[in-house]
Amino acid sequence: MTDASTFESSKHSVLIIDDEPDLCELIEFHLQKDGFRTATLSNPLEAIGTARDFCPDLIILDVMMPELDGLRLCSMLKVDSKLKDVPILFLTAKCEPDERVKGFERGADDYLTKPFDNRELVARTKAILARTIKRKLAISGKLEAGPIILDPESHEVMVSGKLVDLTHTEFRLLHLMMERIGRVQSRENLLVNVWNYDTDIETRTVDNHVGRLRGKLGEVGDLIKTVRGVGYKLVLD
Amino acid sequence: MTDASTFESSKHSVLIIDDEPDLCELIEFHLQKDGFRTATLSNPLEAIGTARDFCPDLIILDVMMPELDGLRLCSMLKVDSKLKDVPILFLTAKCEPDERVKGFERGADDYLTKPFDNRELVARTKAILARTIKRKLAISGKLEAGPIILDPESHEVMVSGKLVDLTHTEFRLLHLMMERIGRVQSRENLLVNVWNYDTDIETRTVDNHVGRLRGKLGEVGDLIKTVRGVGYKLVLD
DNA sequence: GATGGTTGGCGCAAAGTTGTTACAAACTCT
DNA sequence: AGAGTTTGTAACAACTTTGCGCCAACCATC
Repeated sequence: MTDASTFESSKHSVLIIDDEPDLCELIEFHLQKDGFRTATLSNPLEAIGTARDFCPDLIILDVMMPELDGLRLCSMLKVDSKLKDVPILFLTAKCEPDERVKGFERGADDYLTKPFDNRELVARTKAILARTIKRKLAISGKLEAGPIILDPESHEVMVSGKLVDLTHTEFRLLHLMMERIGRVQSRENLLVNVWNYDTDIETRTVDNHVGRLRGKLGEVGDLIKTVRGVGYKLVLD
Repeated sequence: MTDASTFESSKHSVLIIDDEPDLCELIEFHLQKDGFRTATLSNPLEAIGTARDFCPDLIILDVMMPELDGLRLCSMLKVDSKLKDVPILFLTAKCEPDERVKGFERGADDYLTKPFDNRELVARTKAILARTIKRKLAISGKLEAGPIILDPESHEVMVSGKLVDLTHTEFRLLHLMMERIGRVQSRENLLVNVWNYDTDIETRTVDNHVGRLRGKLGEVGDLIKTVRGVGYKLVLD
């Protein structure tokens, strides 16, 4: 269990396109070690087809390739209806400033200069994915709190990529705490907002539901902290 | 799994154009084994005419042919009013980089490098067809949700390729859920949108219709999930 | 106005959820 | 350390929600 909460569970997929199979394998090795699902491709001409079939979350693309260079391929990817939103990480040979600028202009998300450090490769991969995931979440109205993702529309909660089955009350409780993340919520407050204003319910009932919620969230349940004498709060990490 | 469903039912037809009859037959054999309808053609000069008569869902085209090369033929197909939307899968001899790029530029949908693996041939054929079918569905206003295809115009619903007979209310119910796929719909919401705003109908009636709809959809009915205390939603998988 | 399919409502059984209680454990303060 | 308070949790009974079969009303078609 590393740092980036969002990645732990749901394996993200990366497509690596480089005309040198050896380099592909090397990159693949390091990404797989970090839990990514990968596919490699040494023939850039098959890129569009393979990418559409594999549906990657990220494409790592070598700029310098025979037959079809990375820039051109990038342009092709960016006009493909299914692939245009897939972020692209460019690999550029040494210092080719022009190439990089062109890459950004054509919609690349980041670049890495060969030869590169493996740690940096993984770090950048994660960074790009974190950005795009956050953007996607924000757009779709989902709420995120560390490894917890809550979707009000589909009424689903994912914890570390796994679907967790919550009852309506538990869902609303978590929803409220995620909206007010980090801030303590008194039992009365929770009763008013999660249950409806007609609060003739025992305040101890809240404890019970918090307990059940913690149970269903498993390890992650520890993110719901008890503030003795006051109430509960959801915290990150 | 996912894409396969689209194929089960109606047999798709493939036209194979290669100047070598042996290769034609080989390809034909493998595609037929997988349930495709096929036709072969060794004389590229007859291509347009044959293609118009056969009305294939896909054309497999050899790039290198005497008399009339594949690229030129591709261009001719792409300007033919009846054939311009038929996807094309190119067969290229090993190292012919330029040819392939030109092929993409002229509207080819994918490539396969000779010699190729039979499994890959079939896989790509299916992938291309899945793509074009989805595109066609989108254009024609049909809705798709996993194995369910709903056509608002003809008022028909296909499940895994089989026609399912739904009543008007059931149809509208499914229609709405497919439009709002993945999102929970409350009973009230359903009543307002499926029935007309005159909501003096018991909300329990919704349950009844959902039940009947589930029944008629058979196994696929499980895609309609109950979100206890909230409503119903249609999910994929 | 008969007919056959469709629709909305009712009622019951099954399944799932919830509030309460009771008691143990943890914490606070003297 | 011990009394007093607060919290965690298991158990359970009451309650709510849902699935399903049934029936009467409806409606278009013949």
